[in-house]
Amino acid sequence: MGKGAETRERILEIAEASVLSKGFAATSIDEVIAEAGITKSGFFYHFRDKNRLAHEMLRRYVEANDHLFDGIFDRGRQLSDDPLQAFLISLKLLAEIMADLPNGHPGCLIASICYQERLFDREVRDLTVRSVESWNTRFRNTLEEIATVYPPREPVDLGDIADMLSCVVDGGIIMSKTLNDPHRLERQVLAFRTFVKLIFSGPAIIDGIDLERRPAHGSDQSSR
Amino acid sequence: MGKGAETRERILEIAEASVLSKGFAATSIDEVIAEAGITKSGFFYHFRDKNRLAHEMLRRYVEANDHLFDGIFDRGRQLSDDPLQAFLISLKLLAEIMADLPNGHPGCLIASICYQERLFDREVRDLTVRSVESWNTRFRNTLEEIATVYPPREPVDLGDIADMLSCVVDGGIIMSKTLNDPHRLERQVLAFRTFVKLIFSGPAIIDGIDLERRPAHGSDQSSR
DNA sequence: GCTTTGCTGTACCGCAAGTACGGTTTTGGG
DNA sequence: CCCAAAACCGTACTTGCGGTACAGCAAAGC
Repeated sequence: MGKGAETRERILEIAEASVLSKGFAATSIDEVIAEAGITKSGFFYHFRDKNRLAHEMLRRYVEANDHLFDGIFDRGRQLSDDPLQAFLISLKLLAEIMADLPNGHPGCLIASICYQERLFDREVRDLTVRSVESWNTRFRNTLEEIATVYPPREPVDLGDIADMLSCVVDGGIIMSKTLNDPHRLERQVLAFRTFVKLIFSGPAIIDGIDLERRPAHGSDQSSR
Repeated sequence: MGKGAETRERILEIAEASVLSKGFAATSIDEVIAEAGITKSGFFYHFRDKNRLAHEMLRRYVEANDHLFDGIFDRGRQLSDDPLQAFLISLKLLAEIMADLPNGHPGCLIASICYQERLFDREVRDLTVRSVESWNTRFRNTLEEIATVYPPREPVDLGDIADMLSCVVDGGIIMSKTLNDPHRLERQVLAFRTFVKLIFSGPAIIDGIDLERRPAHGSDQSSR
């Protein structure tokens, strides 16, 4: 990483922390450059305006989040061949990560931007839309894979359940931040996990048999 | 309502719409007073600064929301004596109201403030905390009443489930706004409703009897 | 050795929040 | 009807921030 890229990265890091704690509008450039140890000219050399800063910040944030999710869900697949078990494990890992963040979750940039959308241009908004949609389809695919093995107990739209994870996380972050209680977010992820468990692994009521539910085409721990 | 109070109300209404669509910081006083047809002096006669405006806006918002919830949950109790059925009915009503909002939900002031908290003083933040907590305990009480009649299928913390409603609504609003799809919010509320149904009204597995779950101390539609 | 990259420094513009304060109209009670 | 609040209007000014313009300078790399 060259010297320029290093400075850029430092600016982005400082700006992100500031935006998540006080919002985009309240994040002054003067403040950021003071912390970064550069001048205003230096800032505008890297970002042509504040909107461009937002764009780069968002790109960075989405990328980091994608990485995080990749890691969590890969780990889940590693620990169990069963898609439902894998997903439940991943959700637990996600909850743990959320709980481990020292002073509560820093917040969701998407949500932050959502409530100040008019401040941003088309490009930034398009990026938020794309990333949210990619997370939704990711979760949806996982749920559909589960559903082929464990038919849902209740007629549910898997797309809605997939959306729900993002919603619960976003809402959980807001509640955690508002009430200043970092555990709220963790517990919300775990509550969603209970929901998934109830949908897919509740005892079958059909014909009154199969009380302890098992996969349709029996793979338990070994085969694939 | 005197003339002064009328003007105040008009200012608050205009400001709220603006804040929810572009955020608090991007809402300029000049803009608000132009739309309200008053001058700057007039504005500062009613609100000593922007923070005071936020405070009054929030008070208004919380009050309106409390009224809304009162209406919805009272109606649920009117339509069924059974606490679970009443809650499920109320959730459906809530979903319908969310869907009926013309151009998508205007947004949640609490969430909007959450992501710009440093802009506000202690008083404003305390008000957000109090209102969120009051909604949580309200839902929690309802759920606990249900649980005395329908013991939950899975060991769940009712406080977490109560929190979840607010989380799902907040998250749903964000997703609806981001993706510009008003139906997302409605479907999230209905998904939460499915969760509640699964927790409390799944078939009893104890002893393999009582497949179609019924209240513990049989009140169905009549007595109270 | 010369260009490109990565900045610094200074000076300036425009907009919005907020202050100050004097003047004016409107309104309701005695 | 009068008079004192209440509910504004008008003007002028200060401060802070986003953003522009432009000149210069030091180090890195070919």
